Amino acid sequence: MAGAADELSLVFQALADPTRRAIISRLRGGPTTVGELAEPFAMSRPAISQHLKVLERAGLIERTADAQWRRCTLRTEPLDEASAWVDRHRDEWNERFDLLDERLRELKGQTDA
Amino acid sequence: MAGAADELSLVFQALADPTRRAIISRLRGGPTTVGELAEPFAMSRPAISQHLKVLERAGLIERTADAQWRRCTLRTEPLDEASAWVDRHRDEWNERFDLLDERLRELKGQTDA
DNA sequence: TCATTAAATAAGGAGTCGCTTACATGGCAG
DNA sequence: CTGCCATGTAAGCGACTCCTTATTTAATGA
Repeated sequence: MAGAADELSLVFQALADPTRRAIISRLRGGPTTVGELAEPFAMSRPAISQHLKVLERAGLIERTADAQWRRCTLRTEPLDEASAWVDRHRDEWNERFDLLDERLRELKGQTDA
Repeated sequence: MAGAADELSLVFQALADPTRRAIISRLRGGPTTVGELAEPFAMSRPAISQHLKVLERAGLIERTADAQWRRCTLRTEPLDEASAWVDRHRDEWNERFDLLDERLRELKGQTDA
């Protein structure tokens, strides 16, 4: 995936990993430190840090400093966008009308040549 | 991500690319051949073929042979699963209640469950 | 039969992903 | 200050992604 990916791609990419989805599930219970977050996983702390970076890049979490701890908080706005996209395309009945609009919107984020 | 990724990861991964999302949008208008699909994109046919393979692996399209053409059809079931996951996690009401619960637990100095 | 067309596959290259271990940063308690 | 603690960053490795061009497969129709 190219470096300058659009926002929606970043969100879907962030969701495309079971560890990151588990982190999101966990964060629904409230803000959590990185250590607490890493505890249930059979993987090193740096690996979790890197997953958090992906989630942060997608706007799905916020990290705030609290002494030597980082408190991770879930942000749901990107999930709203993802949900909107999926729901729009899973609806079979309003197909033709927004199809053109849809395509134009999608193609705008693309490399053209 | 190892080769044996779970189904949901495959779907999100397939959606994490603007070209593939545009293909899905296009297929909402009805079954389409690979050539028609490739036409609006500034990229080679094999590249489109490979994108279609990713979509097929995620269960998002079906390809049926029709003479020397392949007719691609959208399947929405995987989108249902993706939508279900996202909606479950973006539900703000649940999140708020869980958050309140979490706060109370913290105030009591209770350590986990 | 043979050339044409539609599409898939092969091979390869630049870049990214997900993990590791090792080291750096920065708050804190003695 | 000094040594812990929670975390982030660096470097490196193997696998994967996304694209390319070249080749292959398969159906068509003269």
